[in-house]
Amino acid sequence: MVRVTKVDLSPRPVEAMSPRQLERRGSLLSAALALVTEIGVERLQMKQVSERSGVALGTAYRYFSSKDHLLAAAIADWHRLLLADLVGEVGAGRSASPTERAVRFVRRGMRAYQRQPELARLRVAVATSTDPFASEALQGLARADRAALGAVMPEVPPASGDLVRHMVGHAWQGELTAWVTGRTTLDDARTRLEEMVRLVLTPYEPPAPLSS
Amino acid sequence: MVRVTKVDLSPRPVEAMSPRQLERRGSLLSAALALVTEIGVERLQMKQVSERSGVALGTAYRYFSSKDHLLAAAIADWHRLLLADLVGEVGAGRSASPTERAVRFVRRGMRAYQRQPELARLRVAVATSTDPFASEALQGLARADRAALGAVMPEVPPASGDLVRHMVGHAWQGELTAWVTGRTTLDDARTRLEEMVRLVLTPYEPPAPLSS
DNA sequence: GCTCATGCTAGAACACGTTGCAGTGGGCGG
DNA sequence: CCGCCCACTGCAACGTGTTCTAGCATGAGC
Repeated sequence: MVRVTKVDLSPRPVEAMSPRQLERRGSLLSAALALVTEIGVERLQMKQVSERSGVALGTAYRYFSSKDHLLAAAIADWHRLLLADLVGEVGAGRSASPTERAVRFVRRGMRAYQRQPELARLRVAVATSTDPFASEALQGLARADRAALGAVMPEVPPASGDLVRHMVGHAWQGELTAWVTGRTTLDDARTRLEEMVRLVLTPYEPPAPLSS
Repeated sequence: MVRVTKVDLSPRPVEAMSPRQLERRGSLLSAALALVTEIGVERLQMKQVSERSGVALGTAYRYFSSKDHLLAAAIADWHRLLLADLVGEVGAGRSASPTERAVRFVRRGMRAYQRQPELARLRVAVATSTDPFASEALQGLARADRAALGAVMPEVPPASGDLVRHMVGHAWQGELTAWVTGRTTLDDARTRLEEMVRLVLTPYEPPAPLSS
C-alpha cells in the first residue's frame, strides 16, 4: 500500500528542539553568517554551509525550510544584536530630543551595515522572500526594529508613534536596498534616511520653535 | 590561437536596436507579463517565455541579462502605464488638497495591484535584484513614481518635496512587500500606507487648522 | 546577385537549490 | 541491558536559470 501522507519535513519550532538539535541549528546559523561575511551571499552555497557546520545537507533542510529561511534567521539574529547595541548606546544619551536620538539610532545602524556590507547585501537579498518561514523571521526582525526605536524615543506615545516607527522601518529598508543594489551611494542613502527620520518626527518635536 | 576576449553578450541599449529587434524585445516583455498574470511569477520559467514569444532561449539572454532583468523591465513598463492612469484620474480632481490627492493616488495604485496580485508579487520579487540591468530598470521605475507623485501635487516644491516623494515610494514598496509576503493584510497595508502619506505631508497642508 | 559578418535557432551542458533514498547509530521504552 | 524508532549521514537525482556549441539565415555592402 502506498503511503499517501509523506512525513512532515517542515522545520520544527525552536522551542520543541532538544539541546542536541539546538546546537546543530546554531551551527548552521553561525556557519551561514560566517560564510556570508567571508565570501558574500551571492557566492554562498548550501553545500558549504553543510560542510562548515558539520550538518548533512539534507538535515539542514529539516531545520530550515529553504536557503532563504536559513539566511533570514541568520540576519535576524545578527540584526537583533545590533539593535541591542544601538539602544544601549543611543538610549544612554538622555539629553537630546527624541528626534536627535532617532537620527543617531539610524545613523549608527547604517554605519554598522557599512562595516559589514555583505550583511547589508544579505538583509536586502532576503527581504522579499516569500518562503513563509523566512517571512516570519523577517516579520520578527521588523517588530524588533520598531520596539528598539520605541525604546530610544519613549516620549513618543506607542499608539500614534506606531505609524512613525513603521515609516522609519520602511525608509531604512528602502535606502539600504537602494545602496546595496547600486541605485544610490552610501552617503546619499545615509543622509536621506536621516532627513526622513527628521521629517516624520517633526510633529513630535518639542514646542516647535517656528521662526517665520 | 585562443580568443581571449569573448564576445560581449550583455544587452544592447534599446535605442540601438533595429525594428526587428525591438519587436523581439517587445514579444519577450509581453510574453513574460502575460505568463506572470496567468500562472504567477513563482511558476514562470524562462523556457515558457521563450516558447510563447517565439524567441529562442539563448537569444532572450541577448536582450535581457537575466530573468530578473526581463521581469524588472516588464513590471516597470506596466507600472508606468499605471502611473499615467493614476495621474490622469487623480490629477483631474483639482479641488482637493495636495495631501488628499496624494492619498487618492496611492489608494488607487494599491487597488490596481489588488486587481493584479500576481503583478504585485512580481514587483516585490524583483525589487531587491542585484543584477545591474534589473536595478537600472527599477531605478527608472522609482523615478517615474516620484515624477508622477510630483505631478499630482504640484504645490509641493520639488526641492523640499523630493524627500517626501522618496518617503512615499519607500512606504509604498514596504507595504506592498509586507502584504505580498503575508506579513500583513491588504487592508492594513492600504490604510497604513494612506496614513503614512498623510503623515509625511502634514508640513505641506494648508494653514494647518490645529484645534487644540 | 554574391559574400560574408552578424544575429538567430535548437538543443546540449552546467551549476546549484532541493528532494529522495538506503544505510547507520544513539537514545529511550521496556 | 535490549531492541526499536527516528533523526542523521552521504550521496544520487531532479528542476530550472544560465551558458555554450554548431549550424542557419538575413541583410548590408559591393
